[in-house]
Amino acid sequence: MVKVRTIKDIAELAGVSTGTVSRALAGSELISKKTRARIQAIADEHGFKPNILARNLRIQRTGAIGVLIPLGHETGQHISDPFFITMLGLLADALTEKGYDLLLSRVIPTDERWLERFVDSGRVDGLIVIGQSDQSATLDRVADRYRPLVVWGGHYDGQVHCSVGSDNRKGGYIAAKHLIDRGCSRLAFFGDPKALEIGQRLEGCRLAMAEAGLSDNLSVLPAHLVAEAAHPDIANYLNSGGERPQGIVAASDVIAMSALRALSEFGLAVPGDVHVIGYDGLAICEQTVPRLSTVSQDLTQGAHHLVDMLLRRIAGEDTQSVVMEPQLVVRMSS
Amino acid sequence: MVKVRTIKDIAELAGVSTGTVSRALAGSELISKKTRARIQAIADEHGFKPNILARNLRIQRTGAIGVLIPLGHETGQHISDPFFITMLGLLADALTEKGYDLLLSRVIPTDERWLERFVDSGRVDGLIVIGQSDQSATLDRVADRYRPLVVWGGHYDGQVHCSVGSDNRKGGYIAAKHLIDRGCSRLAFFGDPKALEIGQRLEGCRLAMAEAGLSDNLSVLPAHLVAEAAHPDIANYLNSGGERPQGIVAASDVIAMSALRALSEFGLAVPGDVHVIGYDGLAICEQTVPRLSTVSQDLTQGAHHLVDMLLRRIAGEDTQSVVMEPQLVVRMSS
DNA sequence: ACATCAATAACAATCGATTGCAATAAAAAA
DNA sequence: TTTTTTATTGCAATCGATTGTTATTGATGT
Repeated sequence: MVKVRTIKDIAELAGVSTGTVSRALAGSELISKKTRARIQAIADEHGFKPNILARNLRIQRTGAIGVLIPLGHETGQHISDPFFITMLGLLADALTEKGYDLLLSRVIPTDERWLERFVDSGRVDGLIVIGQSDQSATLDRVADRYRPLVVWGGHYDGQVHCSVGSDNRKGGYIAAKHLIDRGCSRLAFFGDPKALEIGQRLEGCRLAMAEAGLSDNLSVLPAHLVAEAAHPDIANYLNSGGERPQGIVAASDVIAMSALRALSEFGLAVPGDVHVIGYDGLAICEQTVPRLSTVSQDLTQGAHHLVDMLLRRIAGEDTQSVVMEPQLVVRMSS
Repeated sequence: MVKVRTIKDIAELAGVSTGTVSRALAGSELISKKTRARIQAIADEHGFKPNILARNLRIQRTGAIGVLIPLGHETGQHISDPFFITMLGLLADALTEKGYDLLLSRVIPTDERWLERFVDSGRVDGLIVIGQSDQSATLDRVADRYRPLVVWGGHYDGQVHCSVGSDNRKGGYIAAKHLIDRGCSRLAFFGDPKALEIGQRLEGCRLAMAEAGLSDNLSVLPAHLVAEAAHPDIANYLNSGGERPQGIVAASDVIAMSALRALSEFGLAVPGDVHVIGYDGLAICEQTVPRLSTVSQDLTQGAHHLVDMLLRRIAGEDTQSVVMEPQLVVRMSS
């Protein structure tokens, strides 16, 4: 059996022109049903796959969506962070469903033009950026001229780029309120507010504390996002001898896990001595000891929103940012 | 400023032919240093990026490596599994370093031809498959005709495909031996031996038990790989009323985490009542309470091996499978 | 001043598929 | 039977870059 690689091969076998083959395989009405069936049969028989590169060159699309993870405010942060990974998996599923490939790229914004470089490379039809990190300005600048770009993260007034995320202020508020309701009057917030989303969560906390007349009782520890790095931060904090908080609002589930461990090593019971609540609602919360309370974001829905809006932007539509409702999930740690 | 998209635009600006531009930007010696510099300057000035699609079509390469995750023996398994994610991140780094993109695809082998379909799609220059699952036969069949394919996973006699992984038998042996040394005489193995690697780990356990004259004291619970699914398996097992094991060898760190939690809920102390050891050496082991002992595989090195060997296979070289040494990491759970 | 040779750059084919337009054949209308 | 219409298919340009071959230029030698 001759190996059939191109439509030209098929054309010869069928005794027609390449154009006809192309149309036939595309199911064009211009080609008679009979010829179409015959060509299709030949293609099937030889397991023919059209060359995607050539197709894309002609069509002027790549069929791939880039997923970028900017590691701005935290260069040590690893792509293996459970949150990224969860989101990545969901995006992979959603994109595959829509017939797009997922091009993964980890980016450390060393200079101002990291996003431009990717946008202009022409390797993808659109871009999903996971997390604004501290790069909101860059995102806004690029979004101004490059349409097919959506971002997972927070939303702020005057934001140019299109984002999908949960209401971080409300989430932070809910978390703090919950701990206050549990009787905590001194809280600590673990997380670095330089990142947009985390800053917003902190604002929410502050608001809840203020409402309870406890404004002065909130301390902030700008812990690292990565578990390995967060742990010593937290251990130091506990050792520092300040007044011990009765509740800890962690900016992410991963940080909360580190806190759980540090507290355990410190001989403090959760939730007996200290209440702990995380943020994100990752699957891993179910596996901690004790099981972690958290403010949950619906990442599945978020991923679908991201993909849906990106495709609409690719199609030329305009889209508004989406802010989803965060949800309190109470488990054993609070 | 006219927008410059193609080498043709640049050619006009420089007053030369497209061929000259192409060679100049490639740094060819065929073009005089002066012209080269002039063209390069123009390209820089306009931030010109050559069209990768066209380039690849001509060069006959795609510049992308596919990473496949077959979810064979466990359809519910999610791509967000910490092990996959860790490996994925490491691969992304290693591939980026070598100038390749990473095309992610999650695959549920519904039929026999899942791998063929991807191979023949021509979207990638090579393929890395993470985990053999129960698809060794498929992998062998395809590896026979498709060279640029490497697999993370176990190695067995007569294996056709090229794999990178740790010595699972030895790893299982080490784990069981460690618990036996700790004084356990009844062990349980948590994990489904249908997956190649897990089966090998179980074999290692059996060997260690046999050497200690405890062959009859090993029970096997084919727990799910996913944490959410594994937990009820384990809880049921503990409730079943059989003789309680003194030590648990988990086939993965994730399963071990579920075990820790189930044991805690059951009121059993670790390592006081039951010793637990995991497998993989993920970062998350450090964050559990108590910190998890494990058999560690050097995933960073593994990822580099995978990429290195794949590139060599793409270049036409032949490569042998790599079996790395697993390492016992003793923490607080054993 | 003329032939020789090297250096440089232009020309044109090529990668594989898509698609507007022209051409042919068959069917319908006159 | 001749003309018009319609249904199919072929032809060739195109996407943007790469590269083997050919042509031009200038320098060198005699």
